[in-house]
Amino acid sequence: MPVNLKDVAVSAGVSVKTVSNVVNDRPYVRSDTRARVQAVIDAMGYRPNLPARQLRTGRSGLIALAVPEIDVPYFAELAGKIVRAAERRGWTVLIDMTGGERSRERRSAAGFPGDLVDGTIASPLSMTAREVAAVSKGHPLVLLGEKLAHAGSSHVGVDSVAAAADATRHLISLDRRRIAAIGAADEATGTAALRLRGYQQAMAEAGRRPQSELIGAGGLYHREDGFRAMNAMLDGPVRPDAVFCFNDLLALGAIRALHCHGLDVPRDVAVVGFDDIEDGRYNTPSLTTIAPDKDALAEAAVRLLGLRMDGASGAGQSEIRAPHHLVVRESSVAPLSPSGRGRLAAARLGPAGARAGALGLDAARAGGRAAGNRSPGGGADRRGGGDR
Amino acid sequence: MPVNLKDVAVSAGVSVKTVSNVVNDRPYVRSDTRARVQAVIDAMGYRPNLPARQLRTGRSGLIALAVPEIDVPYFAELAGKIVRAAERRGWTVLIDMTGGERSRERRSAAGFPGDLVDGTIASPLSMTAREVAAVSKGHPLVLLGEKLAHAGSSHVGVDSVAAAADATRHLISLDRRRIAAIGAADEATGTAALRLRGYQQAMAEAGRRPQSELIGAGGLYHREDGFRAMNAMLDGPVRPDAVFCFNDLLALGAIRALHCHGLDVPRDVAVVGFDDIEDGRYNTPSLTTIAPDKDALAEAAVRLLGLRMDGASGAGQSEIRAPHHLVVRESSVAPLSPSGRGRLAAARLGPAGARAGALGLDAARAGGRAAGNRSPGGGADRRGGGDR
DNA sequence: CCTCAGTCTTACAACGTTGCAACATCTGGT
DNA sequence: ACCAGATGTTGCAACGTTGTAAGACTGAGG
Repeated sequence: MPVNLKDVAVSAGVSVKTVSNVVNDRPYVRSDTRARVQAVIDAMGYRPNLPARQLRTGRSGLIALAVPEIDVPYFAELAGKIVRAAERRGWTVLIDMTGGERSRERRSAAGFPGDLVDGTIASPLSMTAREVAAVSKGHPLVLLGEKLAHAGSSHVGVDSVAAAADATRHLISLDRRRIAAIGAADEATGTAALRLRGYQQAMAEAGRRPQSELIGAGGLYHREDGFRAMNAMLDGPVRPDAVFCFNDLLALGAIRALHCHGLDVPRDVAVVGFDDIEDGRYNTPSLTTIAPDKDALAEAAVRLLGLRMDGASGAGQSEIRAPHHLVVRESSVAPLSPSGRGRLAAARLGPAGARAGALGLDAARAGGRAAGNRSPGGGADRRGGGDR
Repeated sequence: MPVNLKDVAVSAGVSVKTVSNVVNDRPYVRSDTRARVQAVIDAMGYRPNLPARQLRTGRSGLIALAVPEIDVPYFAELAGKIVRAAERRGWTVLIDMTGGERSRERRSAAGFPGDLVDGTIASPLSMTAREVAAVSKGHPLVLLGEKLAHAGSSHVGVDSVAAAADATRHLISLDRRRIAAIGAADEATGTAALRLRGYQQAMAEAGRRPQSELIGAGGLYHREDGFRAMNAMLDGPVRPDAVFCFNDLLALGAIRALHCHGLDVPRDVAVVGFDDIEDGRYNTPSLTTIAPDKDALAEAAVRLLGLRMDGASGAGQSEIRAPHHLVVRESSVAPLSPSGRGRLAAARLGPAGARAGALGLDAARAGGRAAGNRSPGGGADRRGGGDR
């Protein structure tokens, strides 16, 4: 059933190689021959056999994107952007869901079973630096997220420490006294550790001493974990009046828990997240968050991978820091309500989503503007596509 | 650098074919030979070359999943489940994001460039039945979502008409008088049309005449579209007291718009969605929705694809309807608040998420239970994995 | 008419794997 | 001792493609 070069060649009365040359747009094919062959190709519906081509050339035109969970919004959004960026370079992206399992991460990082892909962009959860280093010689690899110390590989991410400090400073600037953090983990390295460090730095800087009762675990960084951690904290001895959650899902879970306790966000407790996923923009209250420049992350990852694939594999260690900024919305700054009606007035204002510096002062203005043009999200990009 | 069968064979002092037999777990290899060869394989780090294997056998062990947008929660959740279901059968899933573009959908459906994948599960947006039919002979294909009339292909989905009718009946049972629908589209077929039909059927059944002012467009089915449609409707002549949105994102956008108008959900306007994405479970108010059995959908899609791949490709048209049920939460049923504090009392109850029939009556009970054990979601499954 | 360069086309051999059929070696029954 | 069958092992060819080098046409210059 499938048509191959030979079939076309016979039918067009030329050699197999000439057809191949036409398909690959090689020079030294007379234009009338080219036209004739092309006509036959179209007529017979010939399509090149990728495995055979790859066997011969060693290149597949595919790259892998390995993420722990595709159904986590942050990864889903990033994946979408990476697919689009890769497409601009003519590559097809094969998305692999590793579930954070080491063996699957290794498989992806090493280029899938048998060098199926030409390169890999991975966001490793459980791979060690040693494994990454071992695997990455011989296969182009770009790491997404936190840098693994001295893995000798390319790496793209935001400055988690600085970003976490920005988030914390924002809460400090709002005169919150008991600022909690949710998302801590046991490891001494990785996302959790870095964001915790940023939080602690900002606190120290302001002369605040973090209380251990106000540091909650992050679990798997899902909504559920934020919900649980917040509940646990509210049952504890110290009630926080602000929470910095290490990602947006945790924050959304935490907000839900606060509601269940009858607490108002942001009046009783201000909440800040991290990632700027779309859910946060439409939540009520909309979520103040650290917005990594995901477009920049995606573009950089793909570009870096391209370099790795072209140059000698020993292109050395390179690192790109994508910018981030604080987006202030309703969950941290109560809009200026001239009188009563707290929550509803806030809601009516529409989700404020201005690009404010580290200070939350612009938020009220931005809120007013949002109310005017009825934009729910604010401050962030839109995207095409559809559902079903 | 890469080790191949021949290298192993030479090193182990056997023929290439014997090594191949060991790798593929074939019988008729003496156990000591097997052990020796295996040792060499491990020592040399041999890994089979997939393209070559595929060239020879015609099978890659890969299947494609083609969805319009991976960053839409419904697809992301479904993709996760499909990946896990395929894994149980030893297949690797290549996720392709088509953006709803016809050419990319065709490419995926036809098995990617050159039969890279053994089969495809696709959720087509713009492919016509004719194209599907043309492509699907010669390549195993399972369609996800609404059935394309007479495309002669396998198909897996929920009964959209019945489900939409269930949702609408729920609103009718709550004694809502002006029930709106958001998510309509111009096409006479597809998801939008079927859900609209279900809505209309349920209305007619109850002796209600739908008003055209209460039918809103769905656009791309994103939050933004729901936000806009709801705003437009609220600016119109008839203010609805209930809205059935054709997916959850529309519903979340609509709820946000209602808040911005100072309207209370569910007191002033009850809202029902469709898809049961996780966001809806943690939203405030949590979202009443139609929950398709996504596990069943994923499992059925993979199983059906397996049949298509094994049997003759002309396995004929088969169709699987996955079950669905209504999940009643806060956005449609105000919890029994003994006195005042409407919203807050509702929030304190925790998101009710009981599996109720078509009637909303069980919801209050369920809410009480949820408050007890502090489960925010309710009624739905949990999942492993992590963020970063 | 021959040569030579330039342009176009072709045959052949690989890429790494596995199906096939042939061969080799054992075991146990006559 | 011989054979039949079961059990292991092997060489060859093929999957569809492209790089290489060699071949076959052109037309211009000798």
